Amino acid sequence: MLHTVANSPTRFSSGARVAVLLPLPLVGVYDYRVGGEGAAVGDFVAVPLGRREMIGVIWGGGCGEVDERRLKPILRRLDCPPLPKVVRDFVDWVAAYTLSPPGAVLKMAMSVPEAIEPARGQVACRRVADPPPFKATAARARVLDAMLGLPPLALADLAREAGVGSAVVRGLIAAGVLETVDLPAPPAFARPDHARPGPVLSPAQAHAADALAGGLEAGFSVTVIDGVTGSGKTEVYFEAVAAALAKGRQVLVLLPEIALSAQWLGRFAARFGVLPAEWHSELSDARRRDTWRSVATGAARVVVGARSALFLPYPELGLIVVDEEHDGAFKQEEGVLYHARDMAVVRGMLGGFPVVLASATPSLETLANVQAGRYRRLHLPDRHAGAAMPAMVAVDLRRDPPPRGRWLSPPLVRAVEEALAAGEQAMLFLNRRGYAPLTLCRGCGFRLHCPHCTAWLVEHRRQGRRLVCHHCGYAIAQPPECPQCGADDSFAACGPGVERIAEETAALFPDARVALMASDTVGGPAAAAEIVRRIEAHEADVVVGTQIVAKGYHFPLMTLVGVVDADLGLEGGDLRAAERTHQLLSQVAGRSGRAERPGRVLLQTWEPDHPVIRALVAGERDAFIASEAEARRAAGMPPYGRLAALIVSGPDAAEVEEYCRRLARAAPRADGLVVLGPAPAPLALLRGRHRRRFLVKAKRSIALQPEIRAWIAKVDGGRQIRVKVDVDPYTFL
DNA sequence: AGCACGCCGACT
DNA sequence: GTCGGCGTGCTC
Repeated sequence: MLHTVANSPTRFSSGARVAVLLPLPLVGVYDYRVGGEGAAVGDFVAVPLGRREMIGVIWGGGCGEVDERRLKPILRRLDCPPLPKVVRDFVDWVAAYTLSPPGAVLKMAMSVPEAIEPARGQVACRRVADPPPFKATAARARVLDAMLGLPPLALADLAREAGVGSAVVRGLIAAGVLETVDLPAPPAFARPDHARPGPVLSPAQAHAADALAGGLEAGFSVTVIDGVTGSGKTEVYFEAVAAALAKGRQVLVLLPEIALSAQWLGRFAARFGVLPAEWHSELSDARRRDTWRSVATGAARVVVGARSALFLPYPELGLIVVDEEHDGAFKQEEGVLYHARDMAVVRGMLGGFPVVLASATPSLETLANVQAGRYRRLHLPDRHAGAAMPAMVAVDLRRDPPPRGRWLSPPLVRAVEEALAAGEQAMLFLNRRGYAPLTLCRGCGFRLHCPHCTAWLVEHRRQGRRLVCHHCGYAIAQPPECPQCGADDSFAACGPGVERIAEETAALFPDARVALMASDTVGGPAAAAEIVRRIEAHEADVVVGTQIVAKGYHFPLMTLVGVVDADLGLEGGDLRAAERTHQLLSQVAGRSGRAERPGRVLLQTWEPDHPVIRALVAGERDAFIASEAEARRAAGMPPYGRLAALIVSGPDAAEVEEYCRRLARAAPRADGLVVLGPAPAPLALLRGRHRRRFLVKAKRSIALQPEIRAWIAKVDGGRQIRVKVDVDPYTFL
């Protein structure tokens, strides 16, 4: 259990007993003995754990539960700024809220353990100008070849680059062919210049920016910038960023998909003169290490990042902006299950500073908080530079169906033709990766499914025909014959994915240049930036993409958006299906017609009378939100009630079921709290584990965590059984 | 999370 | 006879 260490001292002298939190999913803190030079709360220390050494953080005084004789000494204090108190409080808060071990949360705050070790002088290898004679082996030649045209590399990097063992490089150094030089320290993060003049703001923007900057003086607050796509939200919150920087505070901007933020970075650089520090999963280890340390020392003033950037050890954080606040990508669905937008608000509360949430389609949660008076709302009504919102039209597929085996209806094809004829661009949106979502045998109806998950295999054709499970990554080549009836070459691809739409588009418009954009076809951030650049430069005429294209780009010539399947995502009985579809399609629509050219959006649908489609076509966002909110309130669902999911999983289905029966018998019985389940989880088999799910629904006045904690503690499962708690679940998979 | 210990199949 | 598979359990 986590030991709260209220009123314990913050400095400890030699011999004292202290609690150290380790970045492991252990239940709580471990006690150690302080060594020679003393230690303080928050210090990063190396400690022995079993027979290995680990880095942890001093969390407070020791608790005395463990026998004195078993105590091990702290090995050394690391040369690194201590973890600030507010960050430690944040770790504890998130752990308690998400019912995760504090060590698992600390791990997110520590990133890579090497980052905490003091900077070891980086040494690089360079050729000696006039080398002595030496034995030229094949491996040595590879090393020398690899060095051509590259800057001096560290020994290990050079060996990897050349595809040889590090011994070869060491041999070359010993032979006097290579020498080592000290690498210059990595470039410090340049300080953004908040005093630089920004762009001229529209009156509405200027008004919002003033209101925002005013609120920054007053400690913790949450402000929602609610403005349609193209209304200039970014420029407004940049003024808040400038104000926080002027006060000497660090700033964090969270984006849902940092890999796709090239345009955002350009705007930041235009406003502040330098690039911010970036934080996302694609950083190299060296870059990750430099960034972590620069945040910890305060050298990095602005960080833009994905949700994990929230856990960096900022000593002087004074503003968090969550852009595209409604985006589902902020919910972490693995490991510690948290929602970065909600935890950003908590971080602001603990740090006593303002938080800004920006979106063209704010989440129901956020709007409910506005209505309850907890959040302030700034509305930006107009599209910048007078561009009109696009006209949305439903294409009734019952009346205008596409030809057999095709997915683009005649009205949509005509609209694309018109756009192309006018020298403009079109986008076709389908939120489904791959070529076809289902492959079945024409002979016997056999469907190819994943052996580890309850899911069909999705056909991908870009690199040969492969069948891929989108849940676990399982992939096979398409088998030549049906595994069930043995028929030869009998498989039929059913339904469209973006790859198939791209194929259809290329066939319909042979002269058009078609670009495909999906998370698996776009490589890293650099490749994504290149695709965006090509679209901006009008090197593509039709863009076919998944939701990755919905996220905040400016394509001035994009005057047509075709939504291939507007109904997708409306089924499934998911709590937020309607809301998410409304948000996604509104965002996609926002891609259209941003400059002087008016845009239009065609929604292909089989249900033009569905409330979501009707609300979109009528442009009645507020009415849609109100009816959606009323439905949630009536059902006691979030944001008007609390929800948590328990996912029980194990390799043996019967064992999982038995454990769930015992769990069900021990379910908490409290007024205003309902336990539903166990039901098979929507993906009843995932990565070889059988899964069942409980839902706990409670009134807002009930604290769910203590109830659930006590409940799970009552029922002992086998070693194989895992119980995961998802507080505020988003997807129900 | 690692890293041990421990108890059953294919190798020198 | 050992090497090695990963099930189970512990780390202050």
